[in-house]
Amino acid sequence: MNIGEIARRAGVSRSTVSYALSGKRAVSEDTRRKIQRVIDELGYRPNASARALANGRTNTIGLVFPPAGNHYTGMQLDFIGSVVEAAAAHDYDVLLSPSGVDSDRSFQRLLGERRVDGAILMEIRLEDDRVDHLAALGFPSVAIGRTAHPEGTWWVGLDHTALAAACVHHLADLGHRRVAFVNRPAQLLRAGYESAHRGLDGFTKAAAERGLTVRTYCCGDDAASGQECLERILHDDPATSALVTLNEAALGGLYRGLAQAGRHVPRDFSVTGVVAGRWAETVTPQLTAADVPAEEMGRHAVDLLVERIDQPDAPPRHHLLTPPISLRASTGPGPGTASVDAP
Amino acid sequence: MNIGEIARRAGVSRSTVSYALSGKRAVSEDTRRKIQRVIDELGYRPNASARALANGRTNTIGLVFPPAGNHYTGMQLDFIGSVVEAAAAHDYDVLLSPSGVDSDRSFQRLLGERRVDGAILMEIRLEDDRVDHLAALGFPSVAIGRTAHPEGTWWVGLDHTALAAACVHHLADLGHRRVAFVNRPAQLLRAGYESAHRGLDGFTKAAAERGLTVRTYCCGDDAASGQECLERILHDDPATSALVTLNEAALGGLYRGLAQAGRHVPRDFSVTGVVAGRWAETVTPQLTAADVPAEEMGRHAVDLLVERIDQPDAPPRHHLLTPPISLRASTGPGPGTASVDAP
DNA sequence: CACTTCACGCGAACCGGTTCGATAACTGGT
DNA sequence: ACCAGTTATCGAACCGGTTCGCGTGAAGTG
Repeated sequence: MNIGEIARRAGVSRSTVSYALSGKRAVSEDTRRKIQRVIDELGYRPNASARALANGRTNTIGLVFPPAGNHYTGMQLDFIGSVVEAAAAHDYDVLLSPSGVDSDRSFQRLLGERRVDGAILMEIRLEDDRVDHLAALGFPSVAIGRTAHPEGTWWVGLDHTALAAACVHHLADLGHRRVAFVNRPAQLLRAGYESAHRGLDGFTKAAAERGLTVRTYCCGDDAASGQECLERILHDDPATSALVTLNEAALGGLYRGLAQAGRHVPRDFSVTGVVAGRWAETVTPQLTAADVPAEEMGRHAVDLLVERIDQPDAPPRHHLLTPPISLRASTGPGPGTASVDAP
Repeated sequence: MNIGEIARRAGVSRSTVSYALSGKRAVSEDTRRKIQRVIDELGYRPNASARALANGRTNTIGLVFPPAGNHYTGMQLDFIGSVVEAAAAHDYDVLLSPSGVDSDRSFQRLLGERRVDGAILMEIRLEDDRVDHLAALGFPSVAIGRTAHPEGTWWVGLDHTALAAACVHHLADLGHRRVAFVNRPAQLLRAGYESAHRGLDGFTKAAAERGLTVRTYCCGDDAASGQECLERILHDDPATSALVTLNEAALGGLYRGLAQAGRHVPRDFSVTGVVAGRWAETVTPQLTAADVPAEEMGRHAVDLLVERIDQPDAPPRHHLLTPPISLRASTGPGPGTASVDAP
């Protein structure tokens, strides 16, 4: 069931079979048919490893995703799915690689052993040695998120600064004056995660601009942490009337905390943030939020990566996305605001 | 940066380098050190494709997961994560393969082209041609879920029959008499998805045993469908006082539907089902449910698969898991039940 | 001192493809 | 009838590893 066997049965040489399949040289219609018949009979498919060895291409891209220790968020899931789909459209497979504790090891596997033609990096940090490393090697890669110095690199990212600011403005417009910010876990912030930093930045600046009183919190990636965080918020400043969150996994816990504190959303308290649309619609009331376009990001990332693999000298490209805030049901007028149905 | 280059610089033959690395033949301590030094200097790593070609092993397992058209559930996410992690522990990579519309094509990629040494199949159907196909080929694979005739195949599954029955008994014990069942989408049931069928079965039989009045529903994998499904339930029988669901993605919608119908959980209405623990804790009130042990299943699946790859003649093995119901806050006494705090 | 034994290292063949250069069989022009 | 130019095919080399069989020199033995 290898190319030699096909050649033998079709009465031609191995190279002729190869050319008949690839079409890189002319093969007479006669022999092509003869070869095709044998192939169909035997159900032959060329061996991927041999092909990869011969032409230096594995037709596989690596998806370097955060370690399982972190809880995965719905957004990441959607993203992975769309990457796989987009890759299939380009005839690429996707190899998952955990960038765990021992991120060097899996990196060596992917790149050193040439398992993949390129890589997509998730959960970028502002100073990311992985990005620097790949850039130094000239290895085709696309980052999901941008580092502090993204010039000259390929990436697709969300404008977290602008999104967090948009949330602040939305709340300020509604009359909220005391607003909390619920960030990703402290360890991620310390590690320099891009979304956590830029989001915090955008929030802080916009809040200052609007003269809001704010407090910022880090919160674990799970419901229990969310609930606990909300208790802290109300304890620190009971007059807080709204929050902005980047932490999708904590959302359910935040809502529960509000319910237990007897604050009705959106009458007594407004919630907004940056969350995958599908998950914003899962909670009640549905979350007014900047919907993370995970599918679009996955598609873009693959398109860029494939482009880069095909033309190694192409100039760097990127996509910076700024999805609008989808108005749903979790935000309302702030305290002391004259509202249409007030007496 | 290939093995020949290493050999040249170390002043030995290629085979010696190979043996020094694999340890399959003795190499003197002297030359081993010499070789190692060169390798360290150059950062050499053996090419995975070449190695795979030579020894017929790719050290990669395929994860055949449902098409993106379906919405992914949290359980699937946890599962994928744990598979990747467990595979890494066995020194295997994980290749994702969408078993989309054109499932044949990706199957051919994985198996025909020998990209993987074995495969894990998700979302099994009672009559699953993929399983039959792999069994016929003798290709190492482990199914997540069991077909109608699982004898002689390798699988790890959840006892959906028992779990759904346990939910019914739990509700019946609490005094509920009119109970609804919210299944996965109709198209999946028609397609013969194992969990949908066995769950429905277990529910129906247990309900008959306990003499309950039941209605069963199919529901899309998203919040909007969940809400709509709940409206249908209350419309069809307003006296319904509890539901059992297998549909994790619809859970948020079901809760919303209840809230909008003015039914308080668990006072007026009880909700339970089979859901990944992490997601059961996200909703408010937290869901009393049989927690899907996704991580454990991922680990088991990988362990079985690796075992099967290593010893092709080993007798079939499987794991059938029946996690207990975790009592949380979404179920309470049924209507007409004397309760401690009743007047 | 000749004779086995053993540790060590080498060369060649092989895994299954791709690709280059050469050759042979036709074609058409003069 | 001869030469240039196609067109279709073949053989050999190569990609970068692994593995088998053999040769060599040193150590062990009677």
